[in-house]
Amino acid sequence: MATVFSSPSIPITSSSSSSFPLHFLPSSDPPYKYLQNHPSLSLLSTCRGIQTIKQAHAHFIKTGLHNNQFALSKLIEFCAISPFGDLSYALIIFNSIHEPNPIIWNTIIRGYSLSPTPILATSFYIRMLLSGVEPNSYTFPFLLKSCAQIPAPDEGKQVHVHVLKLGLDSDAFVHTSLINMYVRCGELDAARRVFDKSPLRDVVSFTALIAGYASRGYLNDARKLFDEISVRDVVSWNAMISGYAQSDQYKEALEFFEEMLNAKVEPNESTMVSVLSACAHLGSIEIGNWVRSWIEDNGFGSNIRLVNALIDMYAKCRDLETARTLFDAILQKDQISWNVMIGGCTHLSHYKEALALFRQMQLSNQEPNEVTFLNVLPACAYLGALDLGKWIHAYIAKNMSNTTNTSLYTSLIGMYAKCGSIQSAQQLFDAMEVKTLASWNAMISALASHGNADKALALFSKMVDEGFEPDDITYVGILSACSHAGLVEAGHQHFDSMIQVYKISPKLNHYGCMIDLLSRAGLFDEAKDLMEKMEMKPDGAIWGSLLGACRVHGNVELAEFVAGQLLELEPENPGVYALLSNIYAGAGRWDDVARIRTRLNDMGMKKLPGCSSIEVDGVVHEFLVGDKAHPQSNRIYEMLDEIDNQLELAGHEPDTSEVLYDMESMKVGALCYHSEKIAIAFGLIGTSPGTTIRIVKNLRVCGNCHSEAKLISKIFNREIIARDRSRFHHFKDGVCSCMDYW
DNA sequence: GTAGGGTTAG
Repeated sequence: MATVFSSPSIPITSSSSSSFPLHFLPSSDPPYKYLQNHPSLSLLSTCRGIQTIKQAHAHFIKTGLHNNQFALSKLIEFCAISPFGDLSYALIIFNSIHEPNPIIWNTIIRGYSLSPTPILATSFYIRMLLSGVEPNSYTFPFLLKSCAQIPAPDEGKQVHVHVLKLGLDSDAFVHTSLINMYVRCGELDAARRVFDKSPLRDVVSFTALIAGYASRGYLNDARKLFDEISVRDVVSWNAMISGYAQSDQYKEALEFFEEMLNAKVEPNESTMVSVLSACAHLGSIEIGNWVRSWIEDNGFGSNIRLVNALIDMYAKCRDLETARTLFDAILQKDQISWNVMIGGCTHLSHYKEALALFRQMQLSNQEPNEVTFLNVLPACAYLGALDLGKWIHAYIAKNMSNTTNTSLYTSLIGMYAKCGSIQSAQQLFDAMEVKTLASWNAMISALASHGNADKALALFSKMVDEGFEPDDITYVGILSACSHAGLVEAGHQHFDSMIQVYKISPKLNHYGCMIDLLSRAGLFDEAKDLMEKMEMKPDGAIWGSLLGACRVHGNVELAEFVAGQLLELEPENPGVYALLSNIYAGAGRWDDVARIRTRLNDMGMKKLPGCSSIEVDGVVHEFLVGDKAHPQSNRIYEMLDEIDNQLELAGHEPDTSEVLYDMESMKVGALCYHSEKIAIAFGLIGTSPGTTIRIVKNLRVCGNCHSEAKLISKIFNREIIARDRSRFHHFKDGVCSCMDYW
């Protein structure tokens, strides 16, 4: 890289020794003192943008102030520094000044240091040198801040040389700015050398170095320095607290906060932001509530940063209601506010609310960023909102094409896969130049859930060949791929190499996959052996998959035992009764079916109603079992009649054995349709012929709907992609991709 | 001559 500062060399003058000592000058107020209260100058502080600034500038010209450098420097200062300013306008005024004084030069550099392009501060600094203006002790803090912001260590080092040449390293402000510059450039040793070499050791320079160590995870070094300073102020404490919080040492952060209060140091806004972050991660709602009172008592109730941190804390502590109340009360919501609230909804599985908030965010003209999408994409994935997901993908491609955020692409892969578009997921994965373990994991799980076990296993080999070491998440994908495809041998093999080769101790969900695999293959004895070998107790999911396998294999005896175990864990789970009654029905044991139905009714339990959703033209439509609430309900039911006629013509005989499973449908009678069938009917009328129909269901698809969907795909010439509770089914030309093994 | 350094969530 060409050195920016190779020329010109700094003209070093020694005029200071010959200048007249200041205190011998006659003490008369300089003319600027009278200007400070000039009406044109007070007008400046009311400016709120370029329009009002131009009006103020016109006022300057009218009153003749434009010939006064002090007045112009104040105008430039406002344009360059104020959030309501306009740096390009500051430059126009600057260029109109004949010989700007050093203060004005410094102000422009400061403006650049605050701008989105701090690198331009360095070019402007060179222009300053070329004009023969000597930089002073005010120039370097601004310039070094720009180098810190970029960060630009090479430029920073050259600036350091200039500082030494001018002998300005003895200035406390320049000194601290140098430390901070090296810290931000990641050169902690250089920062330390600057610190050690100088006798200047005030609390600010100490704290700059403490913050440097703390923010980069060197808490022990930070702690040592912290113990060394005799005077610690609130910023020194804050540096330690935020350092602990950023290193995921939340307990230590809160302990430090308590120590700070004991030391009678009054916390401030920054303290509380870090403290709330620690509370959020620890779920410490009590301390969080205390901080909330502190915020309100100290008049920070409308401080956006603090309110954002509070919302995040309440959402992470699972109190979405309080979070939402605080959010709704904000008048000027910023991007982080929106992101925190959407993230909170996603985190607590309130996916519809997350998408609704995202739409509101767009309506209020707030730009989304990467974090927004990382929070919205899981909601799209869960709800099957493919159109919105595609829109986000296009937005990223158009506006964030140079992002290095691999988790954004990994999130897109997950979204496409969960919305049923496995091809798009695969394309995106193949196009990723830098892949992380997470992206491999996402793609392997995607293939697994779509039943493409061979591809998932092949991808796993490729991943290992490319030098990635699989983790426990990789193996959840691999084992579930085997389980969905019934690959018992491969499942055993991978389970063993996970433990022996990669030294990953199996977790509950790994055992879950294996037990599911074995029991669905009818190997109940092997499944039992594995359950006895486990270090932990089986959870509801494991008993549940066993019960499901009992249904497939008609194993009534085992089912009764398993259901008993499951009800001990989840006595309120009506799904257990439904599945058991289904198993009895399959075995023709109608007395037992009736007994369970009565028991269910006596207990007043209702099975979780089946619910399917389908996205048409960017809108997600939801249907419950037997739903007639949709505005187009009449047309949907006409289509359902048409479907039934066609199915009958094709010789289909409804399989009623599972109808009893659905207590809801018994009440309404024969004309009660399962939610997936209603959604398919709506898809047939709502989308143009030949379009793929994508359905998301909250429960497993029932046997009758499964065989009907196969026929519908053939009769209506539609590919139907359905995601149920555990996997994908691709219905095409009368066949399902699961090959009826699910 | 007016200005300047260290801490802040998702």
